[in-house]
Amino acid sequence: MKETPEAAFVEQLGLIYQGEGMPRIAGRIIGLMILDARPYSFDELSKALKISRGSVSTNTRMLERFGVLTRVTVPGDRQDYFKLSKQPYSQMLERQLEKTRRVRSQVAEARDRIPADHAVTRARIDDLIRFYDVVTDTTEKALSQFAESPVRKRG
Amino acid sequence: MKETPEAAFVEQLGLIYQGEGMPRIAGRIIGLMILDARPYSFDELSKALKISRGSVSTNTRMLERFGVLTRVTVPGDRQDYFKLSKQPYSQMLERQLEKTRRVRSQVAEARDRIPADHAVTRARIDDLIRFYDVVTDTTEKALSQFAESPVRKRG
DNA sequence: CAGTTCGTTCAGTCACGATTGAACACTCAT
DNA sequence: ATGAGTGTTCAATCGTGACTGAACGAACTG
Repeated sequence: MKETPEAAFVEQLGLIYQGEGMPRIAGRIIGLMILDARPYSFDELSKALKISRGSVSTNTRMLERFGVLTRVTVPGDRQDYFKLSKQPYSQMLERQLEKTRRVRSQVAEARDRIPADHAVTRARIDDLIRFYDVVTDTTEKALSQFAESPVRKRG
Repeated sequence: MKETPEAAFVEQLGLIYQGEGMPRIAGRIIGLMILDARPYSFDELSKALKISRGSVSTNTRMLERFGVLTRVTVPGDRQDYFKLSKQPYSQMLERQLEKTRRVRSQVAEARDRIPADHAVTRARIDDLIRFYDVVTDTTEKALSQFAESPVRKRG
């Protein structure tokens, strides 16, 4: 696999993930699975992407925790397999949403530590909080949109 | 400035920015200006945040390019001043939106490089593209929401 | 003109997270 | 029990981007 459009797609997804502050390898795993949505064995991931088994372990586990990957096992086969979970993109949005909520509440707590007589300052922090609220709300709307049309598996 | 809730807020915004993959210093500058929305001189930023002039230069210029900061000058004063621009949060959303659009079009191009007979593969990439579309649409909606109530300056 | 005061640039350093690879523990087959 | 096959962990390395500080040029002052 070299220089094919498929390989380029995998690399691109790696870069996209990296751009989002996540490990490049995680993106490449996803890329591979988008191209061909079948279960990949632990070993196959290591070989196909030319990455160490340690990296396969850490990244699959992380993606699993994110709800993007599902670990499947096959009776009679000792290897672990991984495949994209049902709504991988929704899952990512969900994680992002959680992060935003977390940050929002941290900011809100910081706001409350500002002396109450600094009304103007507090009000300005409120603007920031309101910003997070808008982001949260619209992200939720986006999510519900996915729930309606579940990436339409069948017409 | 040490250990005050205000200082903690500034540091927190630094961490938030860092968490978004941006320089921590940029976040601290923003934090400072949210606390007190007045123009800060180049030198004042350097001293208040204990950062080198080089860092002030790079980060203010970056934030300026992002539309988050506005550089203002005062007649008779050779220093540059910086303040938050009108809709700093909208500006950030706007930049994020541009980034999403960019990524989306890259993915779309990658998709078109996949041989046309791999219909199933293409269809799966389409799901990803559709995901970006939803994110883009909802971000736009969020932005228009800000346009309606401009951080409400007056009740 | 020389001397200041600015902001920018850039080579060098530093910090941090990603990645590797070896050691490890566990399971299964014989 | 031994050995092969598995996934995890972790110390060490690597890569990247943030940050510094010195050198610089431009704009002003006298």
